[in-house]
Amino acid sequence: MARDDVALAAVVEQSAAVLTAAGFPKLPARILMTLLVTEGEGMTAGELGDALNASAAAISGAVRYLQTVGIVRRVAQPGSRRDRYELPDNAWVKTMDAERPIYGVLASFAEAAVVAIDDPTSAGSLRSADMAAFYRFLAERLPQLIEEWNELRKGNPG
Amino acid sequence: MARDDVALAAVVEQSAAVLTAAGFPKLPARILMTLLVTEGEGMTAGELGDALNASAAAISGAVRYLQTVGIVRRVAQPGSRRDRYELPDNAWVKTMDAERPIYGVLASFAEAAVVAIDDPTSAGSLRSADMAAFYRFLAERLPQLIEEWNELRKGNPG
DNA sequence: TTCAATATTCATAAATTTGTGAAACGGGCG
DNA sequence: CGCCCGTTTCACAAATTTATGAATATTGAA
Repeated sequence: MARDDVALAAVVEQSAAVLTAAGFPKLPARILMTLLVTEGEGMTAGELGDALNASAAAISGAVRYLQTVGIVRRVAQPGSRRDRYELPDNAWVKTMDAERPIYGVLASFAEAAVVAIDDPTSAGSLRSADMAAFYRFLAERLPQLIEEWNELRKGNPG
Repeated sequence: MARDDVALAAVVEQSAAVLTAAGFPKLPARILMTLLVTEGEGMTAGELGDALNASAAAISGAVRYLQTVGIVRRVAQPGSRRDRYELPDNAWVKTMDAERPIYGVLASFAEAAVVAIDDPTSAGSLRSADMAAFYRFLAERLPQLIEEWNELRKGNPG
């Protein structure tokens, strides 16, 4: 019951720092974590600005980014234009590279390198083929892993 | 036999761009791809600088980074100071987040949030618990996936 | 329709990241 | 022992990213 807001602020900022180090933009990461630990279902842009000491413009840009990658959902509030931003159930899955086509793209580039080298026995060709195989493996397996997670969640709902 | 250097240069730059978009530093990504497609076993710092039009200083910093994350290996050349940089067999595995403790760290932060909220039925606590569960899942399963890949390689070497 | 409140856009400022050149360093060879 | 080549370090410059403030647009209510 004793909601420890100091500890929560630390979790928000430290987790956001980790996500940022992993290539995630900073303010979006902080928003993501803030929406995670909030009491209610979601927060308005103004509330996010207050909580994070960020300008309305910065919040606007960051939530636009989060929406395009599917990490937040904008929910209209009946009879008000203060829309609320909420995390969908699968927000964390969306933060994963697995959701993006990048592994397949890299595999294709590596295959293009094999073709360009045109000497299957050369060291460069062998390395490229190895890269292609690895990313093909990931492009196939990671979606399976996510599917496995979704099945698990279905079994143990929230 | 007709090694198509123009096509290879395109593969190098485009793949590096994809890696960069995924949060990988730019020059290290270009070096990684250049070492991938080179004819021989590796390249010297000078050769990399020529190939990529980068200063010796930039190459020095980038290979230092790549070495610390285990993506390149420095091989001394007997009787010369021109060390050679080579990709180890598992270079691609090393580029993966799975190699880093970040998922476990994020899971721990999420668990800290659950404790700080101290009300297991609240929306914030439930969301935090869900985040924790997801990252715990990844922290366990991704290393298994990498292990699976290593086994596959052992079966189909080269 | 007009007012009040909120959200978005755009140009710009601040901060961070990335790469350069010059100088210092260090190992190999005469 | 001392010179030479290549590498690394350091301070600085360029480029990119990120956030701001002011102006503009949009919506709900009177």
